[in-house]
Amino acid sequence: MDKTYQPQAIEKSWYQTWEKNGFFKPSGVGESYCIMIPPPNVTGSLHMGHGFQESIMDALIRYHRMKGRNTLWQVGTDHAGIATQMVVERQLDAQGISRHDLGREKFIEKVWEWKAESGGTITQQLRRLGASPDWSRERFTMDDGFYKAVQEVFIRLYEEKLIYRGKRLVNWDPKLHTAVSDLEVISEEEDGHLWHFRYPLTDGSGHLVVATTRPETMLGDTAVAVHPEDERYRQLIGKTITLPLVGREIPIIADDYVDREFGTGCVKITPAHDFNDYEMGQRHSLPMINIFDNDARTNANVPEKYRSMDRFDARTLVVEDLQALGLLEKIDDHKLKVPRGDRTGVVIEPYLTDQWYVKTQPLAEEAIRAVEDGDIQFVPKQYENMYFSWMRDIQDWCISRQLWWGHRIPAWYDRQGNVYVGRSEAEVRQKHNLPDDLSLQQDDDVLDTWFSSGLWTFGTLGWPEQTDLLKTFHSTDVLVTGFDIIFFWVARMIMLTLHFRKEVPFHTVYVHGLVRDSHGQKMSKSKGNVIDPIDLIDGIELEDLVAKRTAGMMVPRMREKIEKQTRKEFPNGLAAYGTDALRYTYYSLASTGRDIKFDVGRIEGFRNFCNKIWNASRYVLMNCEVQDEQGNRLSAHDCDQDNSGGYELSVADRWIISRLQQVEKAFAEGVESYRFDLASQALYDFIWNEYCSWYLELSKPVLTSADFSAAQKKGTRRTLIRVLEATLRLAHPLMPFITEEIWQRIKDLAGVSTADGQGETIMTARLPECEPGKIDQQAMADVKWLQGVIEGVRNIRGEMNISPAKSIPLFFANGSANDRRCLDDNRLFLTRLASLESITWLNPGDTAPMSATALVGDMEILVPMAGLIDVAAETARLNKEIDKLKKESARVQGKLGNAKFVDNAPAEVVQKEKDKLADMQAALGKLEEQAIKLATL
RNA sequence: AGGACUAUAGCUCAGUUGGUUAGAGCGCUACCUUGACAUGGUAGAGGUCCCCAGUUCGAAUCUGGGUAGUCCUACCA
Repeated sequence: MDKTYQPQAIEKSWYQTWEKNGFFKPSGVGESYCIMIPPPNVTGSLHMGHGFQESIMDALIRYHRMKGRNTLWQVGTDHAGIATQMVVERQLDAQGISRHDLGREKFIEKVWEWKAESGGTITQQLRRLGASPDWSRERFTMDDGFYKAVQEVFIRLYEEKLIYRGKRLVNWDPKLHTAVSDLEVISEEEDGHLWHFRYPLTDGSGHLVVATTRPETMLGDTAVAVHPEDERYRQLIGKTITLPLVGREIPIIADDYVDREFGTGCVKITPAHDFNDYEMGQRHSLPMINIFDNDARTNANVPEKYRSMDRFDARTLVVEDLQALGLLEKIDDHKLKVPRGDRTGVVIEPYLTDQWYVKTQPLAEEAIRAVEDGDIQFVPKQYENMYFSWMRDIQDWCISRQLWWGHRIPAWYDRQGNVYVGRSEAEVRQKHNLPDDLSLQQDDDVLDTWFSSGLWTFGTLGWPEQTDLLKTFHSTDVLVTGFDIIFFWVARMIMLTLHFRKEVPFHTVYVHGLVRDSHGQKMSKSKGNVIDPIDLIDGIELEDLVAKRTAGMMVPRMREKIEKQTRKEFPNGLAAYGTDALRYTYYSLASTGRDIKFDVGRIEGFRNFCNKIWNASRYVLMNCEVQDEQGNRLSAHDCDQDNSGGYELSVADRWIISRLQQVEKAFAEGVESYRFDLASQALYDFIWNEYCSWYLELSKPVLTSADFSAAQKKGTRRTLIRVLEATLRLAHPLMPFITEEIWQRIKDLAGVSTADGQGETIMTARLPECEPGKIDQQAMADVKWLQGVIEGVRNIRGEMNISPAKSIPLFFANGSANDRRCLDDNRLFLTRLASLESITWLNPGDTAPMSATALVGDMEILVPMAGLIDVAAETARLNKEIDKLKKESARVQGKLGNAKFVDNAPAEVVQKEKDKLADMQAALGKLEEQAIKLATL
């Protein structure tokens, strides 16, 4: 084995081996376990959020696979209507072609071409993470099979009157020329103005002042509203205004929606271009005058002078003209929320169009109940509130999009505008007895991408066919997702699946946090703080990283800022940490919080952890094999690989086996409660601070000393290799590559059976589980004693600056029979680990040399000072210890002196405090006595 | 405006049903190339558990009220 861990040397080849051998497929035996991947956008590439999410899913999948479950991780990508269409349009744009030049069919061909060439980026990157989904079942939401499911759902919902078509105000993206859902609109506060206009009364008796943030919409005003009880305007209700610039006579109406306090208390009403005005328009049967076209340019419904203008140019002109007429009262600065499309960034226009809707109310009721009844559980639980609050106030869902790329709506129209819904034109004709010469035209629109991804859990398994897969794996076990798409996706999946399958899509929704940079900032291209997970795996030079982060940055000032910040934060670029280290970092951060700050400092620690495992394994192999100088195996020592027995286990062996059982339990608890931070922490502690720091050191005396028998050596070799082997299996779900690599090298020595294809890969080996019978309390107590003595000696050494190379004599005083037994049992371990020159047991009455002292329970351990220790230094060390004990014992004494505590607290708590005090006072006495002795020197 | 979440060591975070001498990793200090590992070892320093009040014998933990931050939902033209 190499002296250091080299991830790049092992990762790719193991992955290929696993995939080639079909290890990712369901085994076909055992209880099913299934996770559906949230299908990543086909245009996407892997970011830190994906990395985190996929790592968690893979850990769950590998864990349950190793527990013997029939495990399916369903993988696939989403066709992402808007995003994909934009990518391909941009490419065409570069050649000076628009999609309209090509026409719909040719354009869709181009999209498929693009998908074939570039659509696999993210799935290749997923492989680099070590993800183990069943690639043979990979699906795409635009597959024919999936389309069948989408069509079926649309038709059935239509027939059940849960889908309808209507003319409504929608969020219109004038750049994309499509409706978008509320969720795709981001409203953020921006600086704007509040314009105050005078609207003259038709009867010439004066004017009203209205305030608006969007002056251009006045061209579509059909009323002015005031509050019914507003004394200032009461007498005007029912009168009319002559709309300036337009000349239209519009009524002054009363509606208690109007806030008397805001602005002037008069509101201009534009029902066709504002959601609130729309509702008011309906209440008062106002005309709706649409003043824009699809580009949000003014149309023929406005006076000649203002036609065919961009909405913002129209705004300027309207304001100018009103001012010229003396109707502009004032302009105030005003902060307002501006709705922008999350893809395009352009201002979204409320716009009247014909769209298809899903009536969500009835679906939502079922979906709420499923969570209320606990059929679906959110982890952490508080996300259920978020889910309920949205569900209980749900709006009908606009599912049509004016795009070309997507599932085309299965509806046909005749010349009269009658609608026929069906699987095909032929089916529609047959069903409705339509004559052949009646011309029919299919709806041009496609469905919202989330409509199809809402069917993901059952659509991928073959529905509407009743497949075996569906029977076996649906409902799935857990959905792993970010809280940002609970509404977009999770809620819709629950609604649609309950309706069509009469069962939940998944039993648990594990909601994880969102990955941010080390300062808690969202990672985004525009901020230039993105870290590519692949760069953490492979490493990247500083110059390449800078180039990558500033690519496409148009504003030079931003470019400079990002470059500077990148050079400062990563002066040496990023090292190649490897997949396992990256994954472990993710797990360690996966607690219940909502934000996950990713600090590159942490991944380095886990790379070191991998190296630790690597080198511990190297040590184990060196001791279980006879090796040549290159470390190749010449022959094997007897490690009981043939299960012949005849070995003896030391205290250390029994201790590490006990601790292994306990960590297996802690790990399982962590994983099963989705606390990967706790699971990974337990494993890390065990491997580094127990197996490596103590057990390997304790094995050295046994293996290198002639004082131990062959049976004892065999016992220790057996334990070394078998505990390592079990630990690798335990760690495999978190760090798949390094565990497989090492496991393959040690499995035969650990006696892993190779019968029945077992032992082919660690992936399908059994996860080790806690066997309480193997926990040996005596061994645990004895090792604790041993550690106490060794740490006492090391403390003296460390603080007294005694070279570790120097062997020192050690005396034991005031020891009990148990101390004596422990010493006798562990003399060799002690001598070696504390590098002792001699050990002397003092009986009562024996005189001890002048020494530095440490306490292990009631027993004192003494390191003679002669020639080693400075009196002043030892006095200082003792005093520090004495101070600490004094403070603490005073505190406990106070507590015990409090009658209320003694009377009210449970007896065992009081007793515990009493014992604590007694121990501390005994220790204090000894240390003080020692201090006095030193002082008299 | 309503709601949620967060606040613990210089930094990133754990802390289970109230009883711990409040922990880990990174960073820091000193010493150490000892035979698995310097991507290492040993020892050490470092905390008013955001603030105030309350419940309790006892609060990092429970309750109320603040403060700060993050986010969601709904918004006033």
